[in-house]
Amino acid sequence: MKKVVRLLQALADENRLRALFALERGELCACQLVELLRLAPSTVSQHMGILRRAGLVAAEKRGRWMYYQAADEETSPPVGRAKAFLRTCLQDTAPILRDRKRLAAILRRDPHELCRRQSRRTASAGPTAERRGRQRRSR
Amino acid sequence: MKKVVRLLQALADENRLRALFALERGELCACQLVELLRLAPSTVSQHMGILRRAGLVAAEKRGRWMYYQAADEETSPPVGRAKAFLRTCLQDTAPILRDRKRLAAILRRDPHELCRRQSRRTASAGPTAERRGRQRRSR
DNA sequence: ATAACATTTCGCCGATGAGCGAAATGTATC
DNA sequence: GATACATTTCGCTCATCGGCGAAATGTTAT
Repeated sequence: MKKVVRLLQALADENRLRALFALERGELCACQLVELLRLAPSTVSQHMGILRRAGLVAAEKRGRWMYYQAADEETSPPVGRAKAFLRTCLQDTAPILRDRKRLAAILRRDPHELCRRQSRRTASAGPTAERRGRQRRSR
Repeated sequence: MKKVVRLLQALADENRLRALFALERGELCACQLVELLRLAPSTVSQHMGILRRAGLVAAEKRGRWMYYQAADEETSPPVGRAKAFLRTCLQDTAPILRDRKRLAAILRRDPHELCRRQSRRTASAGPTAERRGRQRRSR
């Protein structure tokens, strides 16, 4: 019961659903997910931790890159069924299709370049430059 | 997408899942759900509103009693699939079985008596009697 | 009309969630 | 070993959630 509730809680967030669908196509490294979701690296890390603890995603560290992949659906029936549910409900909906296109473009880029841009994002921003407002949730 | 997220959010709460399973057996009035979940009437009303807005539950007012019933699963594929998912995952797990037993006992009682006890619960409690702590979430 | 009654709405509180930046961690590379 | 680098952990803020009691709503009974 607790486990299923945790699973449902993990799924009850749009950004996490987008991440899950992105991983359907194959494994992705953290910086690629950051680029896709347009969230801070720390935020993406949190989300992936939640998905991992729910058993929806597996992670593997290779060198200093962290690779995430969709969890094996055979090992946990609830996870498999949940994924099937999501596929039938969200496959080919607007936000997912949009992400799929953007992801294709991201995969064509060099991961190193992505990471560099992501660290610049906070480092610079100019001394006197005003911070652009934090991203707010929509719900 | 938004709709599916709202559906998943509605399902991501243990008390709401228990209410859904209770309704699998047939319609229930508000006071019976209050008795089953052991929550304040206002709280149960909130939960049922969330389930209703997610399309999981239908409500019908007859006289001054409000009857809740499981939504028709044919009308909304996502709802039907979600319910199927829940059944395969939670059917015959400990908390659901426990509720089923308790529900049988509740159904044997007079609804009027349930309502009376529920209003007493706040009305009395004694002038000098110390309030027993509010119910805390477990998560 | 009034009273009794079942339920919902409102206003509040403490806990949790999502977001960020800064600091910490771990891993190549020099 | 020191440095650069990718990611995670920590600490914070604001928004949302789950819980309650009190007041409001709508309905039958007197």
